[in-house]
Amino acid sequence: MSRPTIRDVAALAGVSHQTVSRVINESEQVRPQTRARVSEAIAQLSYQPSAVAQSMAKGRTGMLACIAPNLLDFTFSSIIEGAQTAAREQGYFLLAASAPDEESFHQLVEELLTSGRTEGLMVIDPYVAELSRNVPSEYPIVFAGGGAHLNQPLVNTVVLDDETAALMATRHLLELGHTQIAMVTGPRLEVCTQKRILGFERALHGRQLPIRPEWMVEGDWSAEAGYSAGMALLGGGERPTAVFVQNDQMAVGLFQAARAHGLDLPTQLSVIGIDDIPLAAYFCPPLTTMRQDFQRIGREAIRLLARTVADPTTPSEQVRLPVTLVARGSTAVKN
Amino acid sequence: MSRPTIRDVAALAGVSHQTVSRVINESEQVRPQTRARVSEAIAQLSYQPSAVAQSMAKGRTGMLACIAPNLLDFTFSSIIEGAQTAAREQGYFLLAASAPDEESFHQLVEELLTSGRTEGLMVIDPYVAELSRNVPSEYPIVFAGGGAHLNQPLVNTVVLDDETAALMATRHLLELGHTQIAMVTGPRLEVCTQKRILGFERALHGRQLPIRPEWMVEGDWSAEAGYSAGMALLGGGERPTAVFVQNDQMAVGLFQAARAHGLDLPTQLSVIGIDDIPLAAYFCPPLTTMRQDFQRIGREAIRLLARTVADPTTPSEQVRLPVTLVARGSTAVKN
DNA sequence: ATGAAAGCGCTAACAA
DNA sequence: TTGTTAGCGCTTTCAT
Repeated sequence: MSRPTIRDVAALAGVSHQTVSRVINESEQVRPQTRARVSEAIAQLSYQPSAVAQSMAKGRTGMLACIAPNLLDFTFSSIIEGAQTAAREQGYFLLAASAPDEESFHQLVEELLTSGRTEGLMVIDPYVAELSRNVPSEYPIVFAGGGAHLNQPLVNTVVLDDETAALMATRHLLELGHTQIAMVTGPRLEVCTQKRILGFERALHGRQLPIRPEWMVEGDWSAEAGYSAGMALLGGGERPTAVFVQNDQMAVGLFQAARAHGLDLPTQLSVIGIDDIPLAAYFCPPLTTMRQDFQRIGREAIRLLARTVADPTTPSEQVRLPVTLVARGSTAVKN
Repeated sequence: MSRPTIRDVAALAGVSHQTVSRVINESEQVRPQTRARVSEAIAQLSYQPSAVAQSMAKGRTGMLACIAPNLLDFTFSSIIEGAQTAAREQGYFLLAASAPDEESFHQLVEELLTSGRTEGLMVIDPYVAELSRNVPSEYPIVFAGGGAHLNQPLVNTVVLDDETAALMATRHLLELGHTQIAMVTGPRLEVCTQKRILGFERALHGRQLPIRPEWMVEGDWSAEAGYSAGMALLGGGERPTAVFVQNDQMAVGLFQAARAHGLDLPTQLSVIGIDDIPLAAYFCPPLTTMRQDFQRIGREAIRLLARTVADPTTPSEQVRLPVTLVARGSTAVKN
């Protein structure tokens, strides 16, 4: 007693299976009366076409894949959520996979694209630049988020406008009267980090302020790293009055370090982050940050991808999305 | 110049396509010498079997699906991450979909299961009890997380041991000397909430303490709801000295409310949550909570699902996972 | 150990 | 407007 096939429906409706196919595919070429009979047969048998057989015959699977280092991190999962929504709107399903290391990444790409299981691939990876080299270029692909700043205009990318984000964040501190501004960066290897450093430096240069290397501490985006950075930054001799932290998690870690040093936030130290993670408003003090629309990154990425799948000759596009300042309680006028 | 097929390989290797198939499927019945020739032809053409054609012929797609209200929420995304990892280990791909409302949920179930696109379904949904009624029971399915407490032993479920978790959390407060304990619950409709209420009540009854209805406030798991609940709870006449909040997000919201009332945490108010969200240690004070292993929920769920897919006659199983107390700074001895 | 034939469930191209 | 004929690329069954 397995599933009914198109032929069962045809037999019941007294037509050829091809007519049933036409009804399924909403072809106009079917007489309403015939269509009705077929529809009824379909309903009666609760017939549902086999997606696999359709894929086989049409040469299209209706699936896109998404690879991220993990599905856990808020930045990744929100990009994926946006992507998933957009994919469904475009009639695609999204296969989500996590590949923590380069080996599993390549294995996945092989299994997904080469096997024809999915029609396109969205890659969320901070170290994308290296990885992308090895991805067969004939496959529809889009790089999104973090490190997707490829300089080659041959691939679809969707990224944050990191440089501007950092510029704006730093300017916010400058406008509050701060001149002694430190920075906690992400891993230097990531293009995203580099762009944010650039924006920071541009902002300082705009005011003829010096860049002090000892006030640039590298982190790995984690709250723990932010804490360590804070301990290093605030423990030394001269102390900055404000810190631009390249993401919210590290900013929160830095809060902890500031408290450990008995500093009052924001009166003795202003802190600004990037991301606007969900609970940013619930830290103490509430975190001032640059809001990033992660879901939109996912949506845009799928838009580019679907377009490329539909027509592989579509020229690739590089999207850069803006951020907005969300001023909360962790930044204040320098006193 | 499209992808090579099994016949191209066969032609190049000078064998029948069937022999190639045997090599692909690692059948023992191939002479090593022949196998070598075929393997070389495969490598030479960079041949990769079509997953769709394999699915068609084998009647198996090698895909599982996962539906959650969204992919964003940390509780969901971490379950999915665990599920994805387990799925890959078992040779499956995981299709992740979000269905915010019941309509899209059913549409998804139809499109995924009935179409034969996926072999099994994992549902993460707080309102699962109602939804499950409408899911055709002949499909391999597992309910995970939040509301998956079905009383019918006919389905696979993986849930937190909510009652014990609440019992332990409340006992922690009792052991600190608190007797005036309030609770902020999740939506009453969710079984998960109900179980946690049960555990709370059992703990109080164990000490002959009364349950005070005015000290039970309902929330929707969000930080905002926790804040509102806190305002209601702490603004009135008699004030509890401790609050058991049914999840961490609401607990953090309650922190905010306590601060608004000028209460010092934890000296004037102890707060305990459930979940141990990633930044729980970075709130002020660091949040005491019951840690839940979300990824394990996902892994267990996929284990059950894969088992049922492999043999649909496998009796279903109900897994309940334990929590552990993570004592941080938000709870203290009553003074 | 290998090959030939049939068919998985559907769609596309052609014929009527 | 409908039906017939071929596949899609692979596996399974049965011969050899």
